Amino acid sequence: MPDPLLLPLADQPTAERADAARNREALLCAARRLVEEQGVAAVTMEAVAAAAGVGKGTVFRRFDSREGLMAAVLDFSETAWQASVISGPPPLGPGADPWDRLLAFGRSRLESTLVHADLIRAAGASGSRAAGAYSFAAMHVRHLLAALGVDGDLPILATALLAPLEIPILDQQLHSDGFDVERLLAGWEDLARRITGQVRAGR
Amino acid sequence: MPDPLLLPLADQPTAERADAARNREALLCAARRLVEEQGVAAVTMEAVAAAAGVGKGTVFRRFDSREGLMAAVLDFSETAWQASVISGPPPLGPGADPWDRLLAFGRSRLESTLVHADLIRAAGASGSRAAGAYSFAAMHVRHLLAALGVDGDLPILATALLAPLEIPILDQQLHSDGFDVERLLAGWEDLARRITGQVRAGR
DNA sequence: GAGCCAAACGGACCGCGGTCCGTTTTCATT
DNA sequence: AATGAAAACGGACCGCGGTCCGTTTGGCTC
Repeated sequence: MPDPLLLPLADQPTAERADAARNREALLCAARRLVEEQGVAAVTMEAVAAAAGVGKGTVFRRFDSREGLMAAVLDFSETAWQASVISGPPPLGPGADPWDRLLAFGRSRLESTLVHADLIRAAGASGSRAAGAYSFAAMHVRHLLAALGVDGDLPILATALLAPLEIPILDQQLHSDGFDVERLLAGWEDLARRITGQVRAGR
Repeated sequence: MPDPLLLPLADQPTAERADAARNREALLCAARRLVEEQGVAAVTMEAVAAAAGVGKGTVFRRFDSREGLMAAVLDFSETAWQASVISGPPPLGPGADPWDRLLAFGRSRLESTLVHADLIRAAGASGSRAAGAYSFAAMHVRHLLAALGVDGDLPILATALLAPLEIPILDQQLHSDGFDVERLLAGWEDLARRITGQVRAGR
């Protein structure tokens, strides 16, 4: 028996072998470096493998696909953002009233999405709605809607608020329609107002 | 001079050469056949070229990319749908009151999107928001909103209604969240009601 | 009809994502 | 320390999207 004291602790079905964990770290690290030094386009599976000093097959074993790797890189930045929603300063974090938190959420999410735009695009289907990222946002919005006393199908209404903040829609509006970020934001707040039934705030 | 009588007619800057037009037709036709006989995945640029009896380069010359080709194939079906919105029978077509037309639009658009789901995915960025498809839908919704007397930033509100009907969002909701189509539809109608300020209809 | 040029053609070629399989490493057991 | 099997590794290999460039063709002019 390896370590009786650790057995009862939740180490899940099967832990990761030492070399595997080491390589995962090295790869993730190499990928992040490549992204920030040469841009997403330069992040080739072979390049990452080489930079991490492992074989190409290993990259795929660890991350399944290029999209998977990108999602993993993205997840890194995403986690920090989630933390600021959960426990950062108000109005984004807890403390402010739900309506203000909702507005702050919209603005923050829009900005964050735009900052990581090409990473999200490269992460494809795993980009937004990856288990982590999307469902966290959906849950948060659902909670805020509940706190605002909104009634209806909250998961669906949450989606209605999140959908216009997704990359494909933003790309369309910013690049084809020629709307600017300010306008999108104002539009989103109006949408939030209509969905929540919030009366137009002061002034 | 080729044909003085035709000259004044708008033949645009430069017309397409005869062989080019012939090949475009053959390619589009071959692509459509491949799609319906073997599914989108089997539609390889080389396969299409071979099926149409032309070289691979020609496919790219005509459609730029695989996504472009897919968008062209999609456009074919899409046009029929647009026609039924413009001049089909009510409530989707003209004749019904705007609110009923909006509801019919939502349902119809959702169905149509799901039917062509994998084609749309394969068409990538050109899938939905291709010049034709997306902006037509946006325009139509804008008109209906205007007819309903909705005030606000109509182009933005129209997007808010269309975004939840886009493939990435639908995929998420249907496949990850496990919502069914009925629920999505009901949710969309509720959203439309909130956005337009429509009071809950009869009964 | 002959001649000319822009446009179109075709297929060899390239790079990258993804797979496969023979070899190496880890680690629990004794 | 020795052992054995599961897991991980690595890189040759494959298929497809996309490009390039030498060749062919269409259609206008004279």
